[in-house]
Amino acid sequence: MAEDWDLFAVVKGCTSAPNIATTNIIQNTNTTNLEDPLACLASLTFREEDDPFYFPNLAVQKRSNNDLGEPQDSYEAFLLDPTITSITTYSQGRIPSSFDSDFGGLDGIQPRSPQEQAKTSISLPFSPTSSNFVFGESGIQRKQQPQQQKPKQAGTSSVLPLRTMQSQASRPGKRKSQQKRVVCHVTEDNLSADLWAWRKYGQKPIKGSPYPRNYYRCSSSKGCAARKQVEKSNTDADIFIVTYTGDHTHPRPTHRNSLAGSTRNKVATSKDSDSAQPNIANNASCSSPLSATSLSPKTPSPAPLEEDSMNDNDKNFEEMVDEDDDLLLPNMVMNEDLLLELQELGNSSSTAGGTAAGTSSKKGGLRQRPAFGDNFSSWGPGSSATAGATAGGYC
DNA sequence: CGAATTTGACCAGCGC
DNA sequence: GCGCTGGTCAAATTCG
Repeated sequence: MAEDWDLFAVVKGCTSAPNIATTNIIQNTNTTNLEDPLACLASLTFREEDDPFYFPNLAVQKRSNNDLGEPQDSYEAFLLDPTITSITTYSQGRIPSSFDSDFGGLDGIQPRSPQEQAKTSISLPFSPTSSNFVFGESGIQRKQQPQQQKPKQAGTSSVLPLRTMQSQASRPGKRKSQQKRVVCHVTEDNLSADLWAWRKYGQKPIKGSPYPRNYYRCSSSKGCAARKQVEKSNTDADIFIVTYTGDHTHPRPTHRNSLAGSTRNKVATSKDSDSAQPNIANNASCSSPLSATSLSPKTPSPAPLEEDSMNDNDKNFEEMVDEDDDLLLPNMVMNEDLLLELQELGNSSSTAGGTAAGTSSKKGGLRQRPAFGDNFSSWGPGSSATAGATAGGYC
């Protein structure tokens, strides 16, 4: 069951520095290995807004009309993380549902259909902690699988209309298949590398996967339609499948915890202490390859730092995934050196640092982000979500 | 008391 | 058209 999975498992990854091992980004159609990271960078050209070293804002958010834009914001933080080893995009059409839970392993993703063959794949061939990103438009097509147990029958039965149609009608994204989705396979380390504030609104067992899927919506802004789904890969315990849908309707928080709440972050104080020990707070100390600071376990990661790194990374990634679903990847190799270079460059160049204190600040204290902590904990052995921790810190 | 999480229920989409 | 499944809602519960 999904019970053998607890917050600890999620957080622990953050406590250890991600391997800044060689990361290669290989465009499937054109693989180029550059020896010199700087040369690599030099060879890149960016539009102003895509320039990894350009920080327009920190206050501005909408970069384009690209629907993927926002989701990108959400997941881009994952990018360039050394632990992320694979990026896959689906230019159009559907993301094989196999992604959802039974894709046979990250590294084991194999084209099974024409759709998949259409994808652009960026393999980052290293990886104990591989991750996979899938950008796609349209919904995840449900894959027919042999019937198994049925968690619970829904809907079909005619029950009292407790639910008004309006509520359903107001659902964002009518057709799932038309929604843009960004699927990221990330490691534990990267799970919390997300600046947005997410609030969990549901959890469902997914057929074919021993792990439930958790549903989050952006809590930064009330009307924000951004959604996020997180589930654990059933083939690789270290991988989490994060799917972003919808667009944010507000500026991206520049501070990781700007929106974070203080709530359920019950840290290691509760009964879960055993599994919560490395509570989310540790995330804060998670060392991102680009931002290694000594943070108090309970201190949300400092924005400036993350910004330095985040922006560089983000922008880089943006470069990669811009152009709608088409991957725009610079032919480059991200290796340790490069990452370090980026880090340095970022640190020195971006003062753009922290601005925007996020969009909303909930009541008095900042709540710890609900983002992942709970969902993981909830998947864990009887753990109450409270463990909460949520991905407060930025890894 | 307010906000987040949990959880059962409802509904739409999709495949057969 | 039917049934299954995923996605979302919202009341109840939990927590700071």
